[in-house]
Amino acid sequence: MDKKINAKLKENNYKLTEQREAVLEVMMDNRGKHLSAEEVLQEARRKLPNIGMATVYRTLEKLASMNILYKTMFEGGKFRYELSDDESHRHHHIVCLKCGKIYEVEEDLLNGLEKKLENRGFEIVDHELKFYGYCPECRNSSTK
Amino acid sequence: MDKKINAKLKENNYKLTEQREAVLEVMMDNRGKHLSAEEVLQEARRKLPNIGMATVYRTLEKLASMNILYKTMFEGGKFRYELSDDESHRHHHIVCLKCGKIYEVEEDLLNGLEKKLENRGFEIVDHELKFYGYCPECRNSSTK
DNA sequence: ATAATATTAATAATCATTATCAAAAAATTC
DNA sequence: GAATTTTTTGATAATGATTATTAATATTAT
Ligand SMILES: [Mn+2]
Ligand SMILES: [Mn+2]
Ligand SMILES: [Zn+2]
Ligand SMILES: [Zn+2]
Repeated sequence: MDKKINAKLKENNYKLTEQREAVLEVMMDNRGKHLSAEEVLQEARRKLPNIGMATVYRTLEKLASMNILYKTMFEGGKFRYELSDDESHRHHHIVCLKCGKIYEVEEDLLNGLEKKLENRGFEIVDHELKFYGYCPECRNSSTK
Repeated sequence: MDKKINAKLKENNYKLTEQREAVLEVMMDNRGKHLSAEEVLQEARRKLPNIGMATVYRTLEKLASMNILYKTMFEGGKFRYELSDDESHRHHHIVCLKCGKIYEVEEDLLNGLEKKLENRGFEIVDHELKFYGYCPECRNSSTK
């Protein structure tokens, strides 16, 4: 169990039941991947065969609200979750229009734009950016 | 009926039935707003009381695929549609976390970031950016 | 006009997510 | 530590936006 995560759980006095621990472990075992609730359920059942889907949804929701997870809507109208290692700033995504793979973009060029918006009187607390295109592998292959 | 739109419809030899015309008119009457399919249906029924919801969905989908409309997923897992006046580049949104209003951001600072990604071997064809925060009116009011 | 094609409206199906609720587990009180 | 309150869970039902199906209607080609 990661130190930071543990601290956050305590800070929100979040009781670590075996179900919640299973979900957290699944997310930690899949660092860098973007899992749907269904996928999390399947993996969690390998550790805890009787865990229910409502519990998985509840737990993911709670962990996301503590910023331990990122919750992002991708194509297909389905949320996906990932461990948020760097809590300070949300990262971005490139979605390949051919293979569907999701790549990370760590660069952040949005600070300038956020400042402009604050000059207009807004207070920006979060943002979400997605690029759509072709990944290096798919770019050259015959059929787009 | 707008000139550009008419041209696009012809170019895709899209037959303008009265249902499709009703949907288009609703979108043109609501320039600048972001309507859900349900809202479009309601407005369209004021012009054409028997239009069906499946037809509205089909028409919105078709118009979006011709880039006459933008289709964007907002909070609540619901798509919203708006007339796309400037076809060249997608604009962005600020969603107020209190009142839910959607504001437009015309600035585009993403070209630099897209170039970086192209240096990595990606081919970027689209992007989508949303900011979340508080609008000027809500920023100062008592309860956030 | 006849036949082929396209479009429509009503309705059923889908599917991710949320709500409900009674049982089980954990924490508190006495 | 037993009784009681609170929290959490799992099964299942409900929701709600979107999509698929289908038979009727309108349009176009022959
Ligand atoms: Mn990611
Ligand atoms: Mn807009
Ligand atoms: Zn790819
Ligand atoms: Zn506001």
